[in-house]
Amino acid sequence: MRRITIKDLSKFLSLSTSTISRALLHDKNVNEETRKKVLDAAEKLGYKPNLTALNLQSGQSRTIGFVVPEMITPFSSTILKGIQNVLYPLGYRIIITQSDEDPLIERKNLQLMEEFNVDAVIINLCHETYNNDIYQSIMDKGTPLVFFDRIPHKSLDVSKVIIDDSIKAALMVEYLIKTGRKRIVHIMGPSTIRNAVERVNGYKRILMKYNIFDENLIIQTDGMTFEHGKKAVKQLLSKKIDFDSIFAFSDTLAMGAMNFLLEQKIRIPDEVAIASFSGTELSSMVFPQLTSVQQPLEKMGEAAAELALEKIENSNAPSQSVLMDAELVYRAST
Amino acid sequence: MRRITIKDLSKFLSLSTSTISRALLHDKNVNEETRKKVLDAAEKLGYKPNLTALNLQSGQSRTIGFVVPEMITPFSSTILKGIQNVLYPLGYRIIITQSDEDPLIERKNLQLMEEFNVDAVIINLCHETYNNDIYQSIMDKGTPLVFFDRIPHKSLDVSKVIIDDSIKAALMVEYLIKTGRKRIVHIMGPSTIRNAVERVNGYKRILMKYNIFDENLIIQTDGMTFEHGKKAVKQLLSKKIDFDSIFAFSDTLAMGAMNFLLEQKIRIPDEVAIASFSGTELSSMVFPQLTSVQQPLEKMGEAAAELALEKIENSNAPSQSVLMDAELVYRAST
DNA sequence: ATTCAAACTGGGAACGTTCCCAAAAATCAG
DNA sequence: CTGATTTTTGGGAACGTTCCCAGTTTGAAT
Repeated sequence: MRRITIKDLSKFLSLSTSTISRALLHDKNVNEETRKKVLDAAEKLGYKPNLTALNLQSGQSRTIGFVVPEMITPFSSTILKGIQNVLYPLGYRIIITQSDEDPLIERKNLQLMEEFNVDAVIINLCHETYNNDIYQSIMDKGTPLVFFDRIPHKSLDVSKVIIDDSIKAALMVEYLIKTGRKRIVHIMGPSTIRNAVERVNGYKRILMKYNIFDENLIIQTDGMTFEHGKKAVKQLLSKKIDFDSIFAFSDTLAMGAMNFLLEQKIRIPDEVAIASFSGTELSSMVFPQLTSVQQPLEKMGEAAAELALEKIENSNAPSQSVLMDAELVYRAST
Repeated sequence: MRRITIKDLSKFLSLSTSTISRALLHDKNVNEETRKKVLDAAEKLGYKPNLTALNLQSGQSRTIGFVVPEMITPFSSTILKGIQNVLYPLGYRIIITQSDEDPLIERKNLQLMEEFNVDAVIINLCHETYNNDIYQSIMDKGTPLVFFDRIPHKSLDVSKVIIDDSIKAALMVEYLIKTGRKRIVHIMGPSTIRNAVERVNGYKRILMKYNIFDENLIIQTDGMTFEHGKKAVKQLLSKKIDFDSIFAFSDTLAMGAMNFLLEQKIRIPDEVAIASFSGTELSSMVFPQLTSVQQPLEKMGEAAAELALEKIENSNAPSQSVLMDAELVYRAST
C-alpha cells in the first residue's frame, strides 16, 4: 500500500525522474509523446504528488493559519468558508485555532503557527494591543499577517479586511430613532476591542445629534458570550434605568439580552426593540428574529485570503485595507 | 530572516549535524556537556525544527483531516475543540472541510484529504451509504478513518464514537409522556442518516408501549437546517394534525419548529412542548430554552482523536467503538 | 557529409531532518 | 601499557521533489 512516487514512475517507464517531473509539471522541454506516456502511467498507477516533499523543496508549507477568538458562533465559520473557497483550489491547507477570547491563548496559538511554519496567518484578534509584539515579530520573520474584523492598533502596518463599524452603527441607531425609540441602550463589547469603540462612537454621534444621549445607557460588558448579554440587561433592570430599545455589539450579546427580557415577560419589540451587529445566521434563528447589521462574512473571508496570497507571492507587497460594505437588515425585533 | 536549521547550529558549534540532531532529540549517545551547548545555542539562535523536513523523513504528514457536514452550528466546533485538546500538544495539524450535507462534496473533500496525505481522517458523514466505496478505498490505502455521531453501515469495519441514540430518544419521549403529553410529534432527520433511524425507533418503541403511536406524527425532513424545521411544523399545521409536543432530531430543527410556532402565536410550552437532541449551546440561547439530550461533545472529540492516534501508531490495531453517555437536560421548553 | 542549433533527456545537488554505520576518543581491566 | 570495551562523534544515505547543468539525439541548413 505504499504510495506511488516519481521514482516508481521512473522505473516503470525507464525514464529519469527529471523527465517525469517535467512531464507532470507541463514543462515545455519534453516530448509530447513522452508526456502522454507519463501522464497515462501516473493515472494508471494512481500517482499523487507528495505535498510534504514539495513543501520541503519549495520552502513553503502551503499552510495558512486561521486564528480566531471562538468558533462556536457561525461568525468565524462563515469567514472560514470564504477563505476555503479561495485557498483550497490552490492546494493550501488551513489550520485553525481558537483563542477563547484570551490574549494569552492567542499568543500560544501564534507560537504554534510559527512551529507549523505557516506561510501566512489570517487572524481575528481578541485584544487590541496585548500581543502587538508577537504580531510584529512574526511579520519580521517574514510571515504575513492578515487581520479581519478586529484589527490591531494603527501603529502596526498590516493588511486587513474591515467594515465601517462607526457608520453602520450610526445608521442602525438612526433607524431605531426613526421608528420612534428614544431611550436606546448600547450593549458595548470590551473596550480592548477596537470595533467596540468604533461602534459606540457611531452610536454616540447620532444620539448627540438628536440630543438624546445619556451616558447611563451605555453598558460595557467584559466578555462576548450569551451570559454577558444577559448580565448586561439584568444590570439595567436592577438599576431601574428606563429604556425602549437595545443596540448590541454582537448577535450573541443581543441574544443574551433578549433571552433575559423574555424571561422577565417583557415584550419584544413592543416594549423593547433589539438590534444587533454581526451577520450570522443566529440573528434569524431566534424569536423574534433580530434586526441587524449584516456583514458579508463569506466575502470577507475571501478578501482576507486574497490579501494573504498577495503577501505570500510578493513578500514586500504593500499592506492593504479592504473596506467592505455591510447591509442593514430589518426584522421582527424592531 | 532565514530560519535557523540544524546545519547552522552545526557550523556555529563545529559539530556534525548528527550530533546536533542527537542532542536535540535527547538521544543517550551524546555527551551531557555537548548536549547543553547545543541546547543553549539552539535557544539563543532561535532554532525551530522544520516540520516539513521531519514529515518527509518520517513519512507521516502529522496532519489529521476533519470532515464534517457543517461548521455553522456549535456541534462540530465543540467536537473540534476536543480533538484539538488531544492532538495539538502532540504537534499534529488539523485540516477541516465542510460538506454542506452533500455526499458529493464530502467525496471531494475526502479526495482532498488524500492529496494532503493526512495520517487519519475523523469524519461525521452526511449519507449513510453513498460514499462507502471511498471510505473503504482510503482505509485500504492505510489511512485510518474514525467516525463520530453519524456512522456508516455496519458492513464497514471502522472505529467510531457514538452515543446510544435509540435509548436516549426513548428516555426523552418517555419524559414528555410523563409530563402529560400525548400527541408527540417527531421531526425526524433524513433517513439516509443512521441516527435519524435510531432515534425514530426509540421514539416509536415508547409511543407503542404507551399505546399512543400515530404514524402521522412522524414528519421526515429532507435536510437539517432551521428552514427545514420550520417547514415541518408548517406542514403539520396545514394538515391540521393535532399535537401537544415536539421531539426534534436536532437543535437546529427544533429551533426552526419553535420559531414557526411562535410566529403563529402558539405558546411554548403551554400549548406545545419542545425537546431536541444534540448538546450544543444553541439550545440555551433561544427562548424558552430547549430541553434536550445533551451529548458530551468535547469528550466525544477527544475520544475520536484517541482512536485515530491508536490506529496511526499501530496500523493493524482493531477497530473500536466508543459508546458515550448523554444526559437529559430539562429546560423551559417542556 | 558536415556543422550547428534546437529539442529532448539524464545526472545529481538541494531542501532539513534522522539514523545507520564506522571512526575516534575515552575508559577500564589485567 | 596494552588490548578490549564503552562512549562520543562524524559521514553520508535516505525521504520525494525540483531544477540546473550537461549530455544526447534530431533535423535542418550549408
